[in-house]
Amino acid sequence: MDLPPSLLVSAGYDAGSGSAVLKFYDPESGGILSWEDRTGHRPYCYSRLEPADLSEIAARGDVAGIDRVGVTDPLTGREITVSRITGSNPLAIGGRDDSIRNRIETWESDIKYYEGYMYDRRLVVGRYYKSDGGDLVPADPGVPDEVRLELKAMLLDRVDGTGMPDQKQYREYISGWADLLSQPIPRIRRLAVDIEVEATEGKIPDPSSADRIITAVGLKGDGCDRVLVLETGAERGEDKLGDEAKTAFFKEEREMLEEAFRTMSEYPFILTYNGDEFDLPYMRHRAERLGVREEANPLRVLNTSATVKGGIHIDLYRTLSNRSFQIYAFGQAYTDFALESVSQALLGRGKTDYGVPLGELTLSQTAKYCYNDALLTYDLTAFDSDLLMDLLVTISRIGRMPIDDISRMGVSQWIRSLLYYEHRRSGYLIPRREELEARSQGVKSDAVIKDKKYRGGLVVDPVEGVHFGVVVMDFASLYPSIIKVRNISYETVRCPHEACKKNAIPQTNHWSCSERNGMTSQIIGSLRDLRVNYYKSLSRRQSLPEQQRRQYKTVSQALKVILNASYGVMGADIFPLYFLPAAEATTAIGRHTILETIRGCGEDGIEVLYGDTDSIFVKDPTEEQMGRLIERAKRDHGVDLEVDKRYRYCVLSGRKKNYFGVTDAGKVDVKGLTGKKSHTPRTIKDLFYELVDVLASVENEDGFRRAKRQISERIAAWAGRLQDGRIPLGDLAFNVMLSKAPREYTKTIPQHIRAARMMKDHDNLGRGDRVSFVKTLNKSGVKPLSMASIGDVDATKYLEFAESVIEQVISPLGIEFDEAVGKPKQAGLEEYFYG
DNA sequence: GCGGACTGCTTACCT
DNA sequence: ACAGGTAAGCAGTCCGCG
Repeated sequence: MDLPPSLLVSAGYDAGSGSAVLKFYDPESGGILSWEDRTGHRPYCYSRLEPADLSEIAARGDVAGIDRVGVTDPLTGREITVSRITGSNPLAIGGRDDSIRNRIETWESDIKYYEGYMYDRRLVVGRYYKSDGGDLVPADPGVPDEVRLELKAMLLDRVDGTGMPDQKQYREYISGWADLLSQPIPRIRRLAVDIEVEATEGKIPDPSSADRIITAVGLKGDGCDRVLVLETGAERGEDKLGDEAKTAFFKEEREMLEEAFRTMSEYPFILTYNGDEFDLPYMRHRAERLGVREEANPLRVLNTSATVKGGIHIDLYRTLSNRSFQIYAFGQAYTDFALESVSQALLGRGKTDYGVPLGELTLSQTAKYCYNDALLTYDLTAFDSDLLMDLLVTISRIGRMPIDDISRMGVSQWIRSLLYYEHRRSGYLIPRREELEARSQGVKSDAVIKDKKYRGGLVVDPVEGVHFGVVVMDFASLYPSIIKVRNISYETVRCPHEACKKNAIPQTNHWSCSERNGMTSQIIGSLRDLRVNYYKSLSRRQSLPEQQRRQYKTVSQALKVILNASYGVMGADIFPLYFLPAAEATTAIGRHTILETIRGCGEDGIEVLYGDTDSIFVKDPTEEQMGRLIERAKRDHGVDLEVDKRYRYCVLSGRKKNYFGVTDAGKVDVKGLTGKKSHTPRTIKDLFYELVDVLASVENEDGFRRAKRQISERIAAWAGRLQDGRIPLGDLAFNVMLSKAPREYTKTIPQHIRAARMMKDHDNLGRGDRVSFVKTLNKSGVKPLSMASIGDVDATKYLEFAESVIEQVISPLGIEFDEAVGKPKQAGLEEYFYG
């Protein structure tokens, strides 16, 4: 079979043919091409038993053979001989009660077959391959020569393998990654799908029974703007749908679905918002119910996902609920994962609102609403020049994992895949959990917080008050730097070499190896170096074409996501290579590094106002002082200390993780203050930000005098509106997220749960939903927003809450809330500036 | 029987 | 289902108080 140069995007196992199947995306045709393995590769796992002790296993019908093979045991670094048990199908290894891994002690039996297949053949998702009838051959288009040479020179110049016993090996990692991550990313053709289902009183339609009519299917794709609508009888879109999409009316629901399936089959990538749980299973089961033939139904519903035959389904709800995307790729722009919140935050627009329940929409309103949802879904992957699609491709490349798996799984799975690939490539036997546990013996737990396993970052007590000319300095990727410089990995921390015990990790009883490069250390270290020294600056280099710069920026963002997660997984017990000493060593060195840096400040006469984990806030330092500090950090700890930002002034509230600062450019950073929190009622947030804006315009100390007056006036005006009942009820609601269903709260009943339980349909509420409630004068003190009226409001409670929110910003300035609402009390500003 | 001190639960944030 | 550190509000409990 011929394969034009195509991008490897996904993989699976075909039980019919009994082989791995790869999925390639052909950028030319914009289609998916399937490629079935013909090398005869089979699933396998390892055992430490001799073949003589495996006769029972060898006799199984689903075992194809047992060989003796040599591998390296990473825990000791020694070559060992083990038995490789080859199965005739993946279920022989694992997945059934009588699978081999449930019979004897095995190694590497938790790898999905198609993953192991790709690792063994060194096939990397996101690379290009082709075939002229024979086997697959790499077909990376590569980067232009002149760019490549320039990059290489820069690379070799700026990489430093401090801490790596084997420098040459480390450099190979760097150039390997640079080559992979600089390959062009093709534009990916795709279609977003959304359905509307006839309303059911107070509950969500059930996709497994699919007993309600599908009223509309919205389709937004490259070259497709359509909405398919079922004519329900009486009315037909009397008001026109508008120009943005073509409406097609259907008399038969079944024909409408078949038309939707035809369109979906033309696209390589299908996008949905919660399509795993709702849209695709609903469509599949509804079609079955209406008698659509199996061959005409391209949808497949699996345990935890749904797919489209011959294509790849990405459920953006799952992708965007991944905390790594939420926090590191999109900077916490959204705090809950409903399509409305996410699209408001990322696109600046949301769902269509007709102000009536969905069930009361006219036909054409339903159509518009439905198309708009599909459009939002599509645009979530299109905004910022396809940022999300490109991130998915890039993270697939790094994790060596199918794009659809990347879009559904958490970082621990990504990093697991990345490390497993590396083990196979290096001939390392992947250790079992018990082996790592045995090596962790002797860990002393000195966590600060009970229920935590070990101690984390250091937070410096802030100097309360207003500070002018504050410079915030931070260490670039502190934990990944430490992992690299101190050679931190499960096989290098507490290594078996007596001589290495001299490499003690401060504040712990651990040490790290100076004989071998740690695998995690090399991977994380090289990715860190590439981000900090390479992609970050390339993305800003004006001499490169726009398209190139943009990709480098995406790569930099993807690396940030991976790097931020890399340390955390070592301390997460769901991670298969979980190793507490490595996590503990990393934070211990982090605390040591920041403490030493603060000590350096003291010796050089620099005042440190605050610091958290990897940052220090310093008071008006000279360039020379900063230079010395930076040099010292590099020399003593091998880490890069940088100037992060400069605050014209900064207000430290006296509490850790609670401050605000105004940058030289006049931008305001608010950190941790209650006024910023998502559950705070709208009206109090508005007041808070109003006051922050007043403060942001302050240029000097005299400005504070004027600001103080304005602040007092605004607080008084707000309090007046509250007392007169002129604040709309909705703006008074607290919005608190549930971490579980209301009935599951048993230890205590918090206010939001008490309110939730008053609602008729609270059974529909669950994890991730928000409860809106108002503080009221009735006995329980709360009412759900939907059941409260303006007369119920407990104004005193709101005044108290507002006071505590506002006090966090104004009290460091010497302003009192009470004073503003009418109770006079004098406080001079001077003492805060010169106190 | 009541209020203050205290602990624990819960949520939302920071790095 | 990546980590630990911190703030805040409230729920619930204990203890003292002639």
